[in-house]
Amino acid sequence: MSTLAAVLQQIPIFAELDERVLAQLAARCVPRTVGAGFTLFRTGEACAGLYVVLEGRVRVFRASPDGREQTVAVEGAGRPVAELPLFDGGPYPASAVTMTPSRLAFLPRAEFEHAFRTDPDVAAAVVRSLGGRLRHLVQLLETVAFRDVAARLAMRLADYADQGGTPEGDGVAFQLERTQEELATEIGTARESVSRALKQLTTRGLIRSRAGNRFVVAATDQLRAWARSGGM
Amino acid sequence: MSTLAAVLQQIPIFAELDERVLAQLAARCVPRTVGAGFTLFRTGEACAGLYVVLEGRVRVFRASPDGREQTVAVEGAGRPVAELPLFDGGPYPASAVTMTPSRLAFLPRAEFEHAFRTDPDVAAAVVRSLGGRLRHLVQLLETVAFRDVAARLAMRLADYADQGGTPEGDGVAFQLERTQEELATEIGTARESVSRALKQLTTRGLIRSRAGNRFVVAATDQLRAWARSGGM
DNA sequence: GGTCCGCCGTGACGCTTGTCACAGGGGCGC
DNA sequence: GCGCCCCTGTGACAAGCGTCACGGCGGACC
Repeated sequence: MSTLAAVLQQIPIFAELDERVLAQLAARCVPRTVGAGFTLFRTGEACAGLYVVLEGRVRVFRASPDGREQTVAVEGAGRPVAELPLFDGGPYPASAVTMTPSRLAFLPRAEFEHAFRTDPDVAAAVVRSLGGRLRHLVQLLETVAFRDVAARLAMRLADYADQGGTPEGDGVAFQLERTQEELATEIGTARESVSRALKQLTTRGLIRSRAGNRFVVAATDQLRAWARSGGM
Repeated sequence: MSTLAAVLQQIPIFAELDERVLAQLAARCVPRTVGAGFTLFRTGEACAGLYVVLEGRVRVFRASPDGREQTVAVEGAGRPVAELPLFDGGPYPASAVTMTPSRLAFLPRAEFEHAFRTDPDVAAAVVRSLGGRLRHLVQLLETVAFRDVAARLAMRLADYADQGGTPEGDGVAFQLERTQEELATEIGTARESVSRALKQLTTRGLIRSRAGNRFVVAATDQLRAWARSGGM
């Protein structure tokens, strides 16, 4: 399991741990390989432990009774999922399903808690991670609360471009590995509205080209500026 | 300043500290007394330290360029404000102003950080506090994303009733110390919509009576059930 | 190659809600 | 008591967006 320990060390939360503790953690991890659409946990369930994504993508979301969904986060390789409820012992505040076939490491709660209590660096890293989520949520809340669909979409595209994009001309190119349906849940709207908003952004020149999954968009600060100013 | 130390000890984050450390912290605190409408900090400013509310109420919010506001939290006596940016060193993610004349304690960042690093109980308490905020935000996000105004209002009233209410008949009575304008920013809508939603809830019997600031509402689980089910 | 199914585009429609405009009313100071 | 200001209620209107419905397209699988 030395591979697993090495992988865990890549993860910010565990980066500072010394090898011995890391190996111990890795030994307690339960590796899981699951297909797409597998439910890790649901809103309200008691929290059993921490998942770490080794490979694939996991979507964390809230569902409304009438079937609509609001995605809270999408976590990829190296990211922890649902570290929050580990601390206060409360239930999961959201549900999580895999979007693609994925490999996950599951760390039982007791193990994680022990690491958190003994190592102040872990504690600091956890707080930083939570802080990042909080920031992100405040941001998301703002956009959902007062931007229209096109603006929210522009911001989202800017995020993708920053994360996984490569410069192309004065813009950025990237692969959007999502259906419009999934995109819609991320920005809190309906599939059809995403389709229309994409068209709108294209005619405004903020999306330069679109071929299948491959997008070329304007510079990300330009996208964000447009979104922030409420569409000129 | 022994009083201040005693007050600090009431606050969950500092509850576990021993007296010596507490006294030291208290000595570094800068007490401030300000009127209503005083701006503590604005979105994007660098974080100087931690505020603790001793008396009064502080509203934390995001503002959009066109003047609308979304309240993220309202903090009362004993609650810390903006503990988030202290850790990652980032800017404030939101703005904060006093809603009423208030007394505050300001704790410079270095002091707080020291307490956090030396005492694992403080770290745990901070994580719990952040966790609570995260939960709250996820909840808020959900309601803003898919409930209509009346449902959001019902949930909000249920919260108030749970916090500051006294049973009355099969319902709960409480004082709502807010204008409709303020209420509107908390649930992400406009003042007029709040007014109409209040009327709607009244005709549906979920608000039993309303005289000035005094509200009598139905049982809180009833309010929440109605809100969750999308208004029958 | 044909069929089926999931994804995408688009039109029509109606509801919610933000906005503007205005009127009533209560508290407070003078 | 008078005037002023802030808060509240309400009507009218338009825009945004969710929903329904349908058609096209492409890939997968037989």
